[in-house]
Amino acid sequence: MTTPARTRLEPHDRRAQIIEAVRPLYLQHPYDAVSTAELAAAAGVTRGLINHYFGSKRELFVEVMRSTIRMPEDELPDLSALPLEDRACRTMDWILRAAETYGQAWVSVSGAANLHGNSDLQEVVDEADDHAARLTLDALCLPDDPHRRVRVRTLAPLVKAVCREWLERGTLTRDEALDLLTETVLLFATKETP
Amino acid sequence: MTTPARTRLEPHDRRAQIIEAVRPLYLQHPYDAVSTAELAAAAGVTRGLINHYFGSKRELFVEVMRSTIRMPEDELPDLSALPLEDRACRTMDWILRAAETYGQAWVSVSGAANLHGNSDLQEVVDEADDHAARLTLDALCLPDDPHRRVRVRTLAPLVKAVCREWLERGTLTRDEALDLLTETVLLFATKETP
DNA sequence: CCACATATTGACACTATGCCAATAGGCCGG
DNA sequence: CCGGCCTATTGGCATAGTGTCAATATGTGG
Repeated sequence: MTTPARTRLEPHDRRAQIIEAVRPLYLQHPYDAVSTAELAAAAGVTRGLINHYFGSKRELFVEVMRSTIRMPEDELPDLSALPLEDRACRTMDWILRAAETYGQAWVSVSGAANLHGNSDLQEVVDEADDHAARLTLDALCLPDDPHRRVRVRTLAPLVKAVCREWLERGTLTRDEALDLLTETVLLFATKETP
Repeated sequence: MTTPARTRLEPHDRRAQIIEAVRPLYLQHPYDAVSTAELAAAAGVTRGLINHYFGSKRELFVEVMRSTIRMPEDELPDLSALPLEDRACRTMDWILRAAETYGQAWVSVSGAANLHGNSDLQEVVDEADDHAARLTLDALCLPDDPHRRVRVRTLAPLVKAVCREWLERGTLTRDEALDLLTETVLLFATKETP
């Protein structure tokens, strides 16, 4: 193991290293169950440095989330040769596979649970959902005009809820989940836009 | 104004009074932006009492949420005479009206934003969503077997997302929102259950 | 090889939370 | 109507956690 002789890193590298070192902690424990002391220890630095680079513990958390809940774009198959119904089914299958194989974090993080509308996390989750909507439209080979994007974007929380019923509660089979999502995405993505 | 001569209340009444007194604070500020000192001040009691009745600040918060995000069941119209399509449309209209008129809290609170699945808030939100699903099936005059309930329950986050696009972002008109939700609830509620 | 720029540290101050023994409110029996 | 008891309520204490800042040390460039 590397002797923790304190080394000096480029700011950019240090930021990245801290984020990576801290990620597993936030994968297992909720935000306020982990202290800055533990975060710093995991990163092999001092508490002060965390505040120096991220301002506050909260901002570090948000930064970790931002890079964790982004739906990965690779392995997205080329479906351009298939009819629309099949493209929809295969696209949803792609999402479900990501959820079950990698336990993709995107499906496990819904919006922030605060009453007052504006949460720092909300905007991060929103961005991730919007990103997922772009990927979906791309896989469906449908043009991505603003109206369509909005509709598909609203499906993100539905996808997460369905995955939760399927994976965590076992109240839906994979086929049922796939079927529901396929029909819904078809409905939402093909409405004519005014 | 009532002189704050400290009065002695029945435990049950005191609990209720604190919850009511504290609610507006959590409607405007996120959880960790309000201290127990402020909570206690708003309720006209001491910090110690809050811990005495609720154990921790967090548990008080959860309790406030539980009673805040429950969809009210009154004003739910009797639709039994109408055809199913109309019942669906009217039911969704009932939800949208609740959202716009009372700014019903249910639509503004999604699941907890933690990666690790289990949040204390998650279960409260889940219960509220399940309750909303029961109300919906009731209004639709459809039997409420487990499979159907699960499917309708997954719609809760979708409803919230659509309302957010409509009310907060203005990216959907009320009619578009109503249309999307009506078609989807029909799709989800009428699938034959195996 | 030295000196400078700056990444990193360690200690300090402050806030907030939870706990517990001490206090006082108000009902009840005499 | 009064004194005593039960317990709701308080106030202070102990602790943990966060953010700030001057001081320190690293390693690079002249």
